[in-house]
Order: sequence, then C-alpha cells, then structure tokens
Amino acid sequence: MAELKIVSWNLNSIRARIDRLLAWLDANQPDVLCAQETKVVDELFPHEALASVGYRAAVHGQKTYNGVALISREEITDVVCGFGDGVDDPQARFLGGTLRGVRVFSAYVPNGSSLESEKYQYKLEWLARLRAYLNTNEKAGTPVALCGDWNVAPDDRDIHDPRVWEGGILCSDKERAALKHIVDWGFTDTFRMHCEEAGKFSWWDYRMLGFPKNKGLRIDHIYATEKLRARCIESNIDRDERKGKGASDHAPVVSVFDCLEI
DNA sequence: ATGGTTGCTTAGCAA
Repeated sequence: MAELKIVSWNLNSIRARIDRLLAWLDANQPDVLCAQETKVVDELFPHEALASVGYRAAVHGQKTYNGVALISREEITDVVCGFGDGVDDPQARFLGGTLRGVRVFSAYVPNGSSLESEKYQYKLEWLARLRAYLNTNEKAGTPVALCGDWNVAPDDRDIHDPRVWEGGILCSDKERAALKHIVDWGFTDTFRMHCEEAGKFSWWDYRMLGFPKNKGLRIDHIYATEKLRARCIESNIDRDERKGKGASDHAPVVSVFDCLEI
C-alpha cells in the first residue's frame, strides 16, 4: 500500500540541527520534510550529510535568516522559489515542488514581531501574497500540501493561555483572518481532522521554561486540498523531539496519506 | 511587569 508521509518542521538552523535531523529522518522515513528557518545560503546547505541517510533537498536559502527546503528521498520536480509576483523581496520564505503528483510547499510565514511593527504589516501582506499565488498558480482540484511555520495560532485551543495572548502577536484577528483567507482557498488543517483537543502545541519558547511548563502554541500546520484531505489517515506532532539539549524550539508535524497513486 | 534562551555572527538582531 502506497503511503505518503509529509512533515513540516522549523529547524531553527539546519546546520545547528543536523545531527538531530539525520537521526529523525532515519527513524521516521518521511517522503518529504518541509523545512523552515534553515538559516544557510544554498552553497553551504548540508547536501552530503542528508545523502548519507538517503535524502536530497531542493533549497531556497539566504544568509543568517529564514530559508526553506524540501527534503525528500525521491527527486522533487517543477521547483518554484518565492511567489514570482514581481515584488522585490529578498526574504527566502517560500518553496514548492511536485512529488508523486502532489504539489508540496514549505512556507515560513513572517513572525511579525509586534502589532505596532512594520514587520506585522509585512506579515499581513506576505499572507495576502501567498493567497494570490494560489489563485494565480494552482488549480482548485489538484492535490496540494501547504506546509509551514505559519506563526499564527488559528484558535484559542492552540494557545496555552488564551487570556494572556488574546489579540497579541501570533493570535491577532488580522493574522487569523489572513490565514483563514488562505485556508478558504480550499484547505483543511490535517492535524485537526484527527484531534480536536486543546493544548496540542508545536512551538515552545526557549525562554521562561516554555517547554517544561508546556507554554506553547500550535503554529505549525499541514494544510491539504480535498483530494489529499480525503486520504489523510493520521496526523500528529512529535512532541518528544522538542525534549533535551540541542532541540529546535519547534517540533515536527507529521501527516500520513493513504494509497496515493496520482 | 520584566526577562528569560538560542542561533548567527561576533554586539546586536531575530525569534
């Protein structure tokens, strides 16, 4: 039975995380891992290390900040970097390609910093540009997996303390509306197909004992269009990977799709 | 209410 295992994981530097990443790939054998915050220029991307565990990567990186990659066993085709919308944007945050007939995207949505920041406006504009990208470049009805660090908690179940976070960055109405506008293109949050519980997080701040106190947010999501959604048999967050020294501040999100022969 | 930690780069920014 053919299965497609798709992962979204903000690595917070692929070079700082390489040992953990290789071990995780070896143990979990995903078909494609959508990575965010690789924080490395393409020339220094650790292709050889990935090859040692049977993986290759399509990359879209930059120095110091941001950077996305599609890490897979099979070759990814029809790769696109950025939105191609004519906006002069040096930030490497969006990468897509095709694997077994499925369009797969790795998106690193801007954090936004604070509601008063220019970065917040950039975040809202970036999300609008992503929706426009879908309108222009993807047909409804094709199987799409839109994966990433969204830097938005969709609802209060996704926040450790909604009263503290309410209306603030990562949880504000405008961010949620901009994300919903993307979801309304035709997506389902695959994690929520299988778990309605509150308190399931994918990110915990390094500071203030965020993880030990389970003060997290669920901001990493794998969205699937109808064709793919109908075949999603499992989705979970690998919370254990957040444990211990040398962990990213994000845990991997995993979704499995059944019988994909498209 | 503030400060706490990690990564990149090397003092300060971003998250």
